Amino acid sequence: MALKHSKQRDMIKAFLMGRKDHPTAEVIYTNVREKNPNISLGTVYRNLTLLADMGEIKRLRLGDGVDHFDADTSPHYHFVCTKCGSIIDLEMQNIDKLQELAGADFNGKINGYVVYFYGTCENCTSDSEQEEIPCMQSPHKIAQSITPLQATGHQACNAVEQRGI
Amino acid sequence: MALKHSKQRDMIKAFLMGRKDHPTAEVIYTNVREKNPNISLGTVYRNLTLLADMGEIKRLRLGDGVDHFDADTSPHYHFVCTKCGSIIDLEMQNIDKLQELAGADFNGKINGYVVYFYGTCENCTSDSEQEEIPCMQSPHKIAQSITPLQATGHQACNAVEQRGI
DNA sequence: AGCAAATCGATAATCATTACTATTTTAGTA
DNA sequence: TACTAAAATAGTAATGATTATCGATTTGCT
Repeated sequence: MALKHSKQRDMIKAFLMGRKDHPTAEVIYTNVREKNPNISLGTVYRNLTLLADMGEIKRLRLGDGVDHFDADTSPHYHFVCTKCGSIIDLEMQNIDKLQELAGADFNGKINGYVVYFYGTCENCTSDSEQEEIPCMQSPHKIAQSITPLQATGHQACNAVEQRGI
Repeated sequence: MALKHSKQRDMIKAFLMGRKDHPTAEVIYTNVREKNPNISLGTVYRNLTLLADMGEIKRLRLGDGVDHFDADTSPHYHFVCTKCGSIIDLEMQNIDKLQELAGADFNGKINGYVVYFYGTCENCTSDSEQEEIPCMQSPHKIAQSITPLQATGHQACNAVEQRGI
């Protein structure tokens, strides 16, 4: 009786599945808009939250003040370039044992964890001329103003990317 | 010629050093205000950013939409209770080798990483009556509305907590 | 087709954080 | 000790991502 189909939700999911970068709500909005000019930004936010809550996508909260989304829900880790702001999937082994380490001396119950790596991507590392974006001068100094893709977006609530459950 | 002394900054730093929890700007504001009723919220934000940029404190961006601050700049890890929202220091060994793992198959340069653990703290684990806060139902679903201490605060830019540099 | 629930589009409201500006402090220096 | 330029402050307005609201549509059933 709950959750009916929605063409808008399908379009959002489809768009996200076609991308390997990790677009923001705003970017998703401007792109989906090209196929459906009537779609509302609020609809994009609502459905992204819905999809994240259902576990169909992941919400990435990298600390740049804008939520990013990932249709790849398989276990993997993310790297954020502090120069160009791009978010890249890392090819690395699973590190879920972190959770055991953390729980060893802890009296509560640890259900999961979040990890992000920061640095300079291949392009920005080789290109010495590339200036560091002011608000990113030290890793994780990711500015709100950064627009890795095309536009900007911002922040929500649920189902943030989270490993090890 | 830059950076002059400021009584306000001293008070903020002093307050933060006296706390083991990880207060938000708003909480710091309301507390420091008791000793200096004239201090401005903007001053608190400005100085927190200054202190973080100087490396005297750490900014914690846990994904709850509000920045938290920590006067303990020594390497350590954090746990977030998804029921009560409290942030607790974890007693666990250093895991900086994560960075090597992540960098092994990566062509850029990794300078640091961020890790947070989620779950239920000792109190909330034993207290089965305790209901999950709606927006925290899955780990890292930390709501903006949560006020671990007294008041609320929000978000900034630089010198976020970041390990492994 | 007919109806109730779910969703939408449009827009207003939130709210943490930042920006702006006139005034006050700070820290040298004469 | 007074003088001054730079830095910091208080107060307040602006920003911007996200959420809430609400009348109009769409969806899924019968």
